Amino acid sequence: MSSVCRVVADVPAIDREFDYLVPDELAPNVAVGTVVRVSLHGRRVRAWVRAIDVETTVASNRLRAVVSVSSVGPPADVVDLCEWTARRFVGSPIALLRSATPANNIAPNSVGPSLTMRPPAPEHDVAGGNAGNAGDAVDADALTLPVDGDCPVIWWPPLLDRRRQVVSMLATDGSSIVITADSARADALVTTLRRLDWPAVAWHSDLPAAARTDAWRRAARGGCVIVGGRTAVFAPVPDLRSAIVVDDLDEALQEERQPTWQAATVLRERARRAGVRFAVLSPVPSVVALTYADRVIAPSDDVADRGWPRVDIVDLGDEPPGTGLLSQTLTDALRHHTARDELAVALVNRRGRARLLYCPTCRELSRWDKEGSPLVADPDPLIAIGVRPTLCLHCGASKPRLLRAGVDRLGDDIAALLGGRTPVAVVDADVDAIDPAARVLVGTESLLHRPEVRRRRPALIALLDFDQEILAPRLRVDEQALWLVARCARLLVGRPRAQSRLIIQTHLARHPVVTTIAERRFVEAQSVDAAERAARSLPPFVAQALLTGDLPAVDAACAGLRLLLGDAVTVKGPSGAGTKRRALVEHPDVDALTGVLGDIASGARTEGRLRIEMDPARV
DNA sequence: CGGACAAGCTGA
DNA sequence: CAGCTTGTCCGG
Repeated sequence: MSSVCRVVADVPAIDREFDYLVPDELAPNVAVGTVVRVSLHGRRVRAWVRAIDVETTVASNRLRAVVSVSSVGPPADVVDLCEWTARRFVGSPIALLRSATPANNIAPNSVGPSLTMRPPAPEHDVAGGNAGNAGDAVDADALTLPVDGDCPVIWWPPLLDRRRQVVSMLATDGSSIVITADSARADALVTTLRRLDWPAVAWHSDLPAAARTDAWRRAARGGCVIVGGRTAVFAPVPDLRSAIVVDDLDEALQEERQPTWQAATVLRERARRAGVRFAVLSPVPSVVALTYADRVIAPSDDVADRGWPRVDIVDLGDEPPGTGLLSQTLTDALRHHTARDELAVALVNRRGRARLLYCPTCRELSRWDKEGSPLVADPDPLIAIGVRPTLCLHCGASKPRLLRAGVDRLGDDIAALLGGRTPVAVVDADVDAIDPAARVLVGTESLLHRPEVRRRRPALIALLDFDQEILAPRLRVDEQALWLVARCARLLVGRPRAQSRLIIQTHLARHPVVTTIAERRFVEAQSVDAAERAARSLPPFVAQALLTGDLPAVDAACAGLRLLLGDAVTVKGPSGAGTKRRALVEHPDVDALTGVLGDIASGARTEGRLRIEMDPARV
């Protein structure tokens, strides 16, 4: 008498579960999460066991048997977490189950015995490597904050070594999961931990399949520290005791494909289910983290000061007319550092649709009113900030122009400024290898991700048009601008603090984001931002979903939401040209919103494509 | 997704 | 009406 199991087929278009008989000879190897082969509608497909010993309602003459067991798979709690993630971010669980499954099949009973954590002796210390900035020795005790609480947020300045901070949060009686989007830093952390005798396991998707499978097998035995990117949240550790997110503002922690799940949100849920600590470590505490944190842990002002490079705020409004983006401070700094043969990086931002306007006559940014938001040329239709002005409020001149120096032009100007002998390289996505002779690199913030830039340790980083960062019509501009500054600052690690410099150029020197950076009041500023968002019922105090796709599908979804959720749902839009549409929907209760969106996504069989992005990062 | 089957089109 | 294409349905 064989039992019946319920499976999820590895076919994204099929969002149903099916029941299969489990032959007695396979039964010992079939558990929740096991990868099996089944025949479905005349073909063999891979599937995950979702439940065992189920009471089926399928007639016995239609019931087929599991063909074979392919591999061990994610433990039951991780399968449940995948299902939760699929519901929370409105999508299929299949992509998530794939992430949770070993890359190559692992035969049942070949994982090996479970292991218990053997934490290293306490005398081991992180010392070695660059534990901070050379010449800025900080007392080791001051570099390790006592961490307590179930859900702490740790604000940690970018120049100070934070590896010991991570180490102090690792569990000594079971496994830990540490996620960070930056794979180079994850690798460095793995190296450090191994040197300290922690059983660290690197977990990221660009490793070869065999290495990923080995990591999976090791994780499944427990007693280890998983360090990796997004998918590490689904590591099969059976004994999770500690969960840590490093740099939760990094956009790479959110999947771009549907479901667009956020690793920090999922790891927090996993930690909650396991009843273990969930900690966030970042140079900019995110508003989201601050809203659920039970405490905020920050170093003393003295230690924090050592953790930031020299920051110069340049008010472009004080510069003589005609200066453009090449202020005197920037010019002097470029000359100073390139004369010493040091690397300088000049960043301009071309991302985002917003284009600031300025008046060519009086050189003022065009404003909606004397206090208010500057105008953008083509605002996002969902958040219409204004229309294109025809007159400058300052001098009455007409024809405002786009404030937008091209990167190529800027490169030429900087080269000319430096007398033509200093090599200047303009770097964009098309440049495969950065000229090693270049002393000044000009490009967008994608430069920050270049390994060559990190390796060459720039001495100067300049954000030439910071206005772009703080005025973009996006909900999370403030914290994204702070996060950009922190990422720039971190690139200056590893050289004497007195010899490294961050220059921020803006027309808006009194903008709150700029003063926050100048005064390093990140925690306070983010708390204020959180309070404002709460008062104005903005995310994360309201759940948001961005619906995009074909016109009928988006319109039908909006109509369905209004019908099922009534007045509690707000729909901004739909907008869009031609056959494409987009709409932003909000509801105070995330479960209600995801529930209805899930029904709409699975129910609507017709009328074109609909993409649902929960908690959209850029709106 | 992809196999099954039904309904529609074509040419002799 | 065989032989082919196109569309819709549904899977245990």
